[in-house]
Amino acid sequence: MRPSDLPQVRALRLFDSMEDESFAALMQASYLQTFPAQLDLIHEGEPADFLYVVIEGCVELYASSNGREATMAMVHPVGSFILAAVLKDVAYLMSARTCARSKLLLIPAQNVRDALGSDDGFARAIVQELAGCYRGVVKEYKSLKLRTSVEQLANRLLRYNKERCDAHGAFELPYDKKTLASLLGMTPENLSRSFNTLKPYGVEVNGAQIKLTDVKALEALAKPHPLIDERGN
Amino acid sequence: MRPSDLPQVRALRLFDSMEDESFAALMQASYLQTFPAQLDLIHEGEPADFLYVVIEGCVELYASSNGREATMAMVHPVGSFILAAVLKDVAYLMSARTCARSKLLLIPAQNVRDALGSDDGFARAIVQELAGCYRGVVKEYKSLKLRTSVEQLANRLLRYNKERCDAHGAFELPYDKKTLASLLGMTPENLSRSFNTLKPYGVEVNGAQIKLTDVKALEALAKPHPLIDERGN
DNA sequence: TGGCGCCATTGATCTGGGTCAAGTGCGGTG
DNA sequence: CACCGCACTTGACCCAGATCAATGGCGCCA
Repeated sequence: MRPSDLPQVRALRLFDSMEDESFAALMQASYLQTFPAQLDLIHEGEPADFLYVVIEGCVELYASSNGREATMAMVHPVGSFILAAVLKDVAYLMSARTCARSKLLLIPAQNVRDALGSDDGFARAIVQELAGCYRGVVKEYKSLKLRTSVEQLANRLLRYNKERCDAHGAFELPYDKKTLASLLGMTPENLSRSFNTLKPYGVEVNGAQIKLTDVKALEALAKPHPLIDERGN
Repeated sequence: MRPSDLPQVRALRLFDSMEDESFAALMQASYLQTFPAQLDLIHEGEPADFLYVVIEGCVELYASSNGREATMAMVHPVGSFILAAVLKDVAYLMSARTCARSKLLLIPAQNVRDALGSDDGFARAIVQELAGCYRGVVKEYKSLKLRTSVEQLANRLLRYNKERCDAHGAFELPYDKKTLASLLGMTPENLSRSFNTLKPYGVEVNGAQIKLTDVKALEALAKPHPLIDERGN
């Protein structure tokens, strides 16, 4: 574990109120590994051996059933994934693969559970993290149930615009369109069409580069709502 | 609070490892209320003032956006709802209404948070409960993303059959078909049609009474999978 | 008992999105 | 540079499910 990565991990809400000794012990037991792109890290149904933290790169969580596959979430630095399975010591519900060359911290599940039992600050942070994860997936579930594909895309673009807009008023899509389509629960063909549908609402597309030239019109179509679109609470 | 309801509540995994004094204090601060059917208990967006426990009856959690509404979950005795919002002291993401005359225990949110901070057994139980809630909604999200409406209904019927099958090999739907349709993310018309689609697979429908006469054939269509269909872990 | 409201079913029609296929562009490799 | 593979776009066609409308059944109420 490179010492320069430690502050980044320590600053995660999950770990920031942990006792120094607990945190040091947990990091001592952990592994920092670099993985190439398109590598399967875990498979749904397997027992949860590690809690994963993305230090660099990007990880796709996906699910498969009956010959079908869907992207469930994307994890960026310095996010963690698969916490619930680790805490309950049960099987993963989703598989994970890197979508770029990635550096990941692997924390043995048993050590996480031990620390939960011995460090109150950690336990409280875990409660807040789990509650946040729960609310995050409820929001995604709401979006899928209550919105059309075009509406979902419009809201996603508004969020990216808010988070990533550069000096030219444009932003770059955080991952390829095929993955974005799967994340939104549609086919790549339909994503392409949805972008075209949004053209009259000021959405200019140049590959992965997007520029929103009429945010007001797009918002009128998208109808963003904090109870679905806000992240982090 | 009627003393006869206490053991039921105490036996909930959320409370069963709580210190006696903590539990008594929490119950002392709580209210037991009876509500008629079709009564709105909370509205999404409101601050979380209480943790709710269903003692008798049934509660529907639903979400609204942009003129659309969808059932998100149904809560039976002795289940709780809205735990994450209580713990994070943030707004509810879903509204709730009774779908039958219901007796509910209302536990003030601040008291729950206080108990979380002072009772380790409770904190640990909350972690397990939240992790379970998270995994439950991930499974619902997976089902919606990966299955057709007919497949969802087939799996739902198989689950009810397993849970509720009586001596005649039949079971009663746990709520009206309109609600079931909304829970499965379809219209009542389409639910009706889906039942007809399942007829050749041995699904006999008489109002709310259902009989599965060829479970094997239905399973071949439904393709149940524990990572989506199992509840409780 | 009659009237009303609501749920559920059924039919006709529509539509958002999927499937299939072909074409284009781009990056990587030898 | 040529070739290949893959992502993405576009068009044609299909279809699962929604919408709209009508009907029947049931429970409730005066």
